[in-house]
Amino acid sequence: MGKDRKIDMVILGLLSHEDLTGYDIKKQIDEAIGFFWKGSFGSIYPALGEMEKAGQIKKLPDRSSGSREKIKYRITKDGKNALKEWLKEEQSSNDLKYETLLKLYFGGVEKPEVSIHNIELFEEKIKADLNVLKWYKSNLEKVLDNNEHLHYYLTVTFGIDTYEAYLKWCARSKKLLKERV
Amino acid sequence: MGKDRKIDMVILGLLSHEDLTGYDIKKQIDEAIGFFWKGSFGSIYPALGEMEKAGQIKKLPDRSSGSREKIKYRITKDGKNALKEWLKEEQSSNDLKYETLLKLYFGGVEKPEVSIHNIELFEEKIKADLNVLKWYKSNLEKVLDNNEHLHYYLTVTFGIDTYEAYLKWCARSKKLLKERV
DNA sequence: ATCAGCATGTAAGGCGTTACATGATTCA
DNA sequence: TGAATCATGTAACGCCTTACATGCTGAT
Repeated sequence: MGKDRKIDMVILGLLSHEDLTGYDIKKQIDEAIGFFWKGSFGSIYPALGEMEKAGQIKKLPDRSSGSREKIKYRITKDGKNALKEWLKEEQSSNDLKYETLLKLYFGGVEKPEVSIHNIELFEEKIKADLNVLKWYKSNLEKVLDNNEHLHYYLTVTFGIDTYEAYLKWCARSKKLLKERV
Repeated sequence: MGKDRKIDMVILGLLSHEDLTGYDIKKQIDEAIGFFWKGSFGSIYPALGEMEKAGQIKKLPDRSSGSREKIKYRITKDGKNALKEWLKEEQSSNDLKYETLLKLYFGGVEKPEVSIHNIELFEEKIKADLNVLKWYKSNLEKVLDNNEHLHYYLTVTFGIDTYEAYLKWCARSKKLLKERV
């Protein structure tokens, strides 16, 4: 029941590293944690408003002389405490919604070619994303002495390890299905 | 925009195999596809009502002589077509929301012990679930000649392969973090 | 007798997406 | 000059979860 909104923690987490605008936050979600988390403007901007009211973040004065408004936010002490409390909560919900697996699970009602094709679509997407993750990894390896970067590195290697497991599984699954064609 | 409800496809998929009550459907979601999909009564029962109106499923007469109502549903031809159409759609959304990874990504604001503990909690859960999946796998291996069971088997091996990759990653990540303690 | 599990459903409300609305800036 | 990107925000709406309400059945 309520006030369990994870987008708040994403925002606090990103702001704990540097001051950002709503637009920046959206970009960082897509780029840095996009392979295991999503967020849209329609959830970010309202959250920023409420969190400012709650005192977890504050607006920084806009110095960009008369030009277009551009609102940078900074995390407050309250915000940092909320972030740390959340990190220490034992409960974590790890929800996957794998439509590809759903289609595979029910794929028996169609010809094996349909399932093979669905696996191939999945495989292509994973291969592309894996390349991006490997590029992130090689950049992060240069700065591993930094504690923050070590944490980024660990999430990236999680992605790489699981994606590589996916690809091996794809190859074996396609082989098994092709025997039925 | 709208009519994109995946719970409908889950229901159609399960009913394509056998007639089921809403309660049965809930159980099968939890047991058979629980590691990559979720569903609650609050989404299942309303969906059943709407899908019956739409003609994708139909109620079977309740033969249980005067006792408590128990509504079994059977998929119709329309329902089977909708299921097959969905299987052939190229677009699939594979969304993960890994709160554990989120906590790890932002874990740099706390002591490494906090991240290590979070990884250990994740690890324990995965180990328990992995045992269940292995048990499913050994059962399915006996009946792989059946086309439906092959598809179930493939999703189960997906779970096993990724969970084993998770565990390897957990071990390596804990080691790296312990060097910082 | 009592408790867990079977069984169906509704209500309130949170969360989040998509689409819309608006306009500035930058670069080719 | 036109397109892409930067930038903020609102509105409508869909989806889903949690909690509630109700009662039967079977095992201990």
